[in-house]
Amino acid sequence: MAKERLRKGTAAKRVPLDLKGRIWIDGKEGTFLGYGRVILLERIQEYGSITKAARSMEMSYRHAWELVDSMNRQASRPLVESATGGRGGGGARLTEEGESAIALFRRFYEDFQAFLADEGKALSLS
Amino acid sequence: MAKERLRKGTAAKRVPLDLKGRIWIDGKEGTFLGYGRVILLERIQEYGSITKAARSMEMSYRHAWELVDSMNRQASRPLVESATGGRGGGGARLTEEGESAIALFRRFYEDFQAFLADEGKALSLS
DNA sequence: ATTCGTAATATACAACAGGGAATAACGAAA
DNA sequence: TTTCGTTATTCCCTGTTGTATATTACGAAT
Repeated sequence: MAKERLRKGTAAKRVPLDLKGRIWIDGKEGTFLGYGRVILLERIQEYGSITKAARSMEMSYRHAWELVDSMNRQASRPLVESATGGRGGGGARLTEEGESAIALFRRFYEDFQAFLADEGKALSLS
Repeated sequence: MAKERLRKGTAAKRVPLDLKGRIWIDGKEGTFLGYGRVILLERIQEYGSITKAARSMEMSYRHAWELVDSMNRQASRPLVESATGGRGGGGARLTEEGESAIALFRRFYEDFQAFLADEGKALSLS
């Protein structure tokens, strides 16, 4: 192990900055797609049920339903199709539009994470 | 005026996405620097007073003071120095640390705006 | 017809953020 | 020592957001 090379004089303490951010996609009525909404879509895809998706995120069913309704209203075609009644009481499933929405936002989100990482290297405070 | 050239068949309507986002820099107690905080710093620099800075942003003095206090507590050295009493009743001025903070966040913010613009070109929804 | 679990919807409640207003503290200048 | 406008601080009110809870609607399977 090589000895650590130390600077003399005033040590300009390199403060690592904790860069944060949130991104979303707006629609006619405000937020259309955001991180939480996309997670919700993915859970609906996984469980086939808004109720189970909400529970898995520790989110109230009411809130989850409102988010789904908001996305459906703002999309050109619904992202989630739901059915009431039937053997299992009904359920919900993702449409192709819904799957596209997930992919779209995921890419946006990954690009943003990369952006934050890059900025963290470029910026600093003495 | 040339006749508009129309596509036949199913017109894949190109939907321009409205990409939005917020960025900030975290500190020990949560948000350290954000857009509103930086505007506030700039106004303090301009007016030499927290009261006038707050009014110019239509922000309550209480809120402005809390933001300044939060930034000062989290910075290694205060971003704003204030004085009570005196001829004009006192006032507030930006330290060098405060000016650096503005410059730092401004750069971060500009980079982010560029990022959003770039993403807008890269992403789309059919 | 009964059962079952989910969708859909309404009402009441809790938590939190921020605004408005009021007041005390302050200190240089007159 | 009086004046003045700002900083510093407290208390109350309100709007928003989400939770908790309860009820109704639904329809395939039994």
